[in-house]
Amino acid sequence: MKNITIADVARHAEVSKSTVSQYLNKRYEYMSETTRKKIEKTIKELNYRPNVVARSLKQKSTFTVGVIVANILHTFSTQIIRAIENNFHQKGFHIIVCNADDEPEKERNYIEMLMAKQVDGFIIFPTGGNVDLYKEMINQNIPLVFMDRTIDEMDIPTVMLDNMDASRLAVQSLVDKGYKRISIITTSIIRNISPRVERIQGYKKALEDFQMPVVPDYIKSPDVKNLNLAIGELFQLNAPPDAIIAGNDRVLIGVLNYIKEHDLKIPDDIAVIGIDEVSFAGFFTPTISTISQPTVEMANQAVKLLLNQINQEVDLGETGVYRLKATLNSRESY
Amino acid sequence: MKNITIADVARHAEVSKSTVSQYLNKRYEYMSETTRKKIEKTIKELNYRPNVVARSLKQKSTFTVGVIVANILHTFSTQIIRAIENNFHQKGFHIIVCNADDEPEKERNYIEMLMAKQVDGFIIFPTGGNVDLYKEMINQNIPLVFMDRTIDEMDIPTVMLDNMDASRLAVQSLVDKGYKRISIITTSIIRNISPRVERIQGYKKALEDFQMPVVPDYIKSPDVKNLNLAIGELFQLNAPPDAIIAGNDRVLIGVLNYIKEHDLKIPDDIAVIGIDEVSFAGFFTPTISTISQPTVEMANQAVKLLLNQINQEVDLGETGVYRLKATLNSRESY
DNA sequence: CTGTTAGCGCATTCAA
DNA sequence: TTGAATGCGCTAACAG
Repeated sequence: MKNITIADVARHAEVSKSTVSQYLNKRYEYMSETTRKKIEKTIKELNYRPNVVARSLKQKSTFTVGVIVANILHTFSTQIIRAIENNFHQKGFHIIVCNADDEPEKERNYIEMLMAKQVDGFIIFPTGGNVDLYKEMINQNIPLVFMDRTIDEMDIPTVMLDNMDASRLAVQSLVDKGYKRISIITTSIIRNISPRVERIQGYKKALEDFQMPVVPDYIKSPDVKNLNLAIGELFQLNAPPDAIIAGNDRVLIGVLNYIKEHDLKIPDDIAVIGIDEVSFAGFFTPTISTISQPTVEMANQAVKLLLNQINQEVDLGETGVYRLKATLNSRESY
Repeated sequence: MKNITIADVARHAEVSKSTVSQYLNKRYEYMSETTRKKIEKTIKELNYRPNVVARSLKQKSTFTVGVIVANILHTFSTQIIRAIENNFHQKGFHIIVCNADDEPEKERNYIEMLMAKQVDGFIIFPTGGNVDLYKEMINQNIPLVFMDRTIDEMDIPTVMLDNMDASRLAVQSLVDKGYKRISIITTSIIRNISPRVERIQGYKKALEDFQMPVVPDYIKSPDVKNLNLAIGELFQLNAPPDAIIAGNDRVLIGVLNYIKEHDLKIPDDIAVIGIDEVSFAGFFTPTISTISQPTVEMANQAVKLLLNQINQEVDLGETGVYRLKATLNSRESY
């Protein structure tokens, strides 16, 4: 059960290996019509498939890119992955998806393994815990694009949401409806995860712009496992919030769970808006207002930026941070 | 900016390439303590990383497997992918995930590209449209495991849900509560997608076992885009159903959407149960009963079966169909 | 214990 | 137009 190689094809077609190679690379001008047909025929007969690994070794290009997400449990991650895969497929690339699970160790491990596998580039949702490695990648000229999160002092093209604006949208729509005590909940910010920090910043900024007080007690960033506890604290305040902004889909689910458990009414007891679109938003009772990220556009942009680097079209200015705008899906939950 | 190779390490450490190679493969018994240290040191100094592509070419093993899902839009797919990735990561394998989008053409394209990339094996959610290719893969001894769906006349190890039993669970719980006119909706079965067909079979069988009539009008398998229409037809029957079994998560979402639009009450106007767990089941009003698939166990099983093949431990009997049991999550929607 | 050698399958000069 | 030769980076006999 031996693998058939270019040599077998050459022998059967009675030409040389290099001619077959030319054929495979569609350089038909280097051969006669007849030999072309002959090669075509024997390839079919032998059911020959070129060995991409061998080609990659020679050409130093694997047509594979690594995608490392910080945490695949967010629908945002899976949506982006889907869109990225779709994009790359059209360009003839494959992606290897890895889930760092919010652990810098795991992220490092993945990056190193994929570098050893000679992937042509990376799209990373950085955990933020491996700045030295990121720098080393840049030094080695490895194409790299960040997604969703910025890392301070790194000059790497980054595609992310305009988080400040997303928060502003949420606050504004709540204020417009007359809510006065607006709370925001994100998951943990211990490692300075930029979207979370920025969403809180944007929230504060928006409140200030509306001349409303920023109440520290209304800002919660618990660990996922303490989410329920944190929400409980909110409702035990003397002046509990009348509206909650859920910083992402997992928080939103936690909030809705709490609300169900405690038999609260949306929006009378508490108004709710979530950042990130969720499957049930449109048929929940009441329907849930959300702020959605333009995942497809973000993926497109990231893929474009990475391909530019891979193809050495690294124009100047290609290292900026691209912040795309979120959109408000106004429904009944406030 | 030249890549450093094993030769560079050898030169700097003043040993031969093969000794370095031995070191890399942890065959320390073939060298002295001092040379080992020396190699270790220079590898660190040079920041050397072995080129996996070159190794793969030689060893005919890429430590990469292809995972091709029929349609990534099902939560089931993403859950399985997550679990598979996690499993393989522990074994030192990477996975390349591809989305066939229910198109056999795309599936074929992916399989061929990944074969060319010399992946060590495949886990496929088969579209069913490429039986010849599947056979060819077997002929070429390419490790292969099917997931979620069986393909007739193929002797390939397959991991899937016990769909008959899943339907029976749904019907039984509905019957127990006194529902008489039970409907089932799946997405299209034009290409004989086995889980859908089996879920309908199981539904019929269960009804018969309970001595209840099987009403053809209560069985719908529309295209996703005609889902709403099909649900509408159900309610326009003279004797509309009093309960709906949603064949998967997308159908469930469609059903709940319809129910919301038409302001129906669950379970008074219509009882609902879905196959596949959904994020909102526990805090929807009412909470939604579901039948969930043991995704982690299924993934484990599939990975195990594939690794057995890859490691040539293909015992007899390893070609069967493994059907895992679903579990009922009994909540308030019936 | 260590070094030499010969490929893995393909692409690419450079001659013919 | 075609073919022979060389090397990509690594592994694996086989000698020494």
